[in-house]
Amino acid sequence: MRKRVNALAEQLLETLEEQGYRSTSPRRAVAQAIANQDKHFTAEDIREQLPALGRATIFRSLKLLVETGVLCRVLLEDGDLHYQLSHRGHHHHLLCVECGSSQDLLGCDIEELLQQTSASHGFQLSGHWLEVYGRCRLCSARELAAV
Amino acid sequence: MRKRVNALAEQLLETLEEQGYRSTSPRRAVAQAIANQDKHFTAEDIREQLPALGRATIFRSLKLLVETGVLCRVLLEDGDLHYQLSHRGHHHHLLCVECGSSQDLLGCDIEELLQQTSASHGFQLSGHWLEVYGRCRLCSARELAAV
DNA sequence: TACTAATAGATACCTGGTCTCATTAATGGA
DNA sequence: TCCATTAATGAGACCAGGTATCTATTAGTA
Repeated sequence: MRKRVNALAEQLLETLEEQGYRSTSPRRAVAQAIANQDKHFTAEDIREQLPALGRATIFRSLKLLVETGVLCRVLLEDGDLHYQLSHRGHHHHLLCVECGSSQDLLGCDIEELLQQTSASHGFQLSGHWLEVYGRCRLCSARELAAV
Repeated sequence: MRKRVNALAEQLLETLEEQGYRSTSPRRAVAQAIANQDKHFTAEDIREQLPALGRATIFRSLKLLVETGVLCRVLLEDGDLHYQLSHRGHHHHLLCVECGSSQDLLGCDIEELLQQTSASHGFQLSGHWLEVYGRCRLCSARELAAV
């Protein structure tokens, strides 16, 4: 498991290097901390793990990782924005309102539907943002068991 | 036109009263200011129009109006949240990235599609948030004309 | 190895929003 | 119509998340 995590951190840094950014020890620390997260997180979560790092550095690193597509932002139901590892490309999230876990929503082709509906409003579609909330498999099961 | 605007403001206050909230002069002012907006707005926009009101009062009024369903929040493409008049019930927005106008997205039934896709992920759907970005009819036309 | 641009850290600042608390004002009952 | 009650206001402190600025370091290269 340890190795897996490090491999992921490694990968994040490589992406930065590919884009011409330097591999520094604060960035390595942030990459590692991100790899340790098991669900969406805030800058504060990272900061708690890395109290020695400057606050601005953490925000700068996160911003960079969002820009390079390694991280994405997820919108919680209450309007809070959190960070999360991105599996590249456009995708949506299924966010569990119970445990906070999230999975990528695959095989959902709303693009075409939106395209049609937008067009009928005289609207030229350029993008969209979709988040889906509910209960993950585990939490649904747990709820049933509790009854 | 003047009358229209006041009628709208009137309506906002009535909704508050129906829910047992008092009709106060700061609330009347906020309702009027909201009625004057022609697109989504921030608390700061309202504050500029009503410099005499306390900041907290404005935030409290907006919050109340969101809770009573008169206002809703829209998510801009960059993650900013703005306020906007809500036409009650669940709906989505078509946001023009050019002029900032927004229309309600009618006749888009993604519910069923989401339901199916979620279920196939073992996910028990409870809600979603969708914003659609693009160019409104006017801005599309303007762009064509400019070429 | 020495240079130089990129990066880091400290810290001030900004924005959007909430909390507290003393003061004021809208209601409804006598 | 006046008064008591209770909700609402305003001022200002505070908080969270994020950016800007400036000086000190450090990674990568000549």
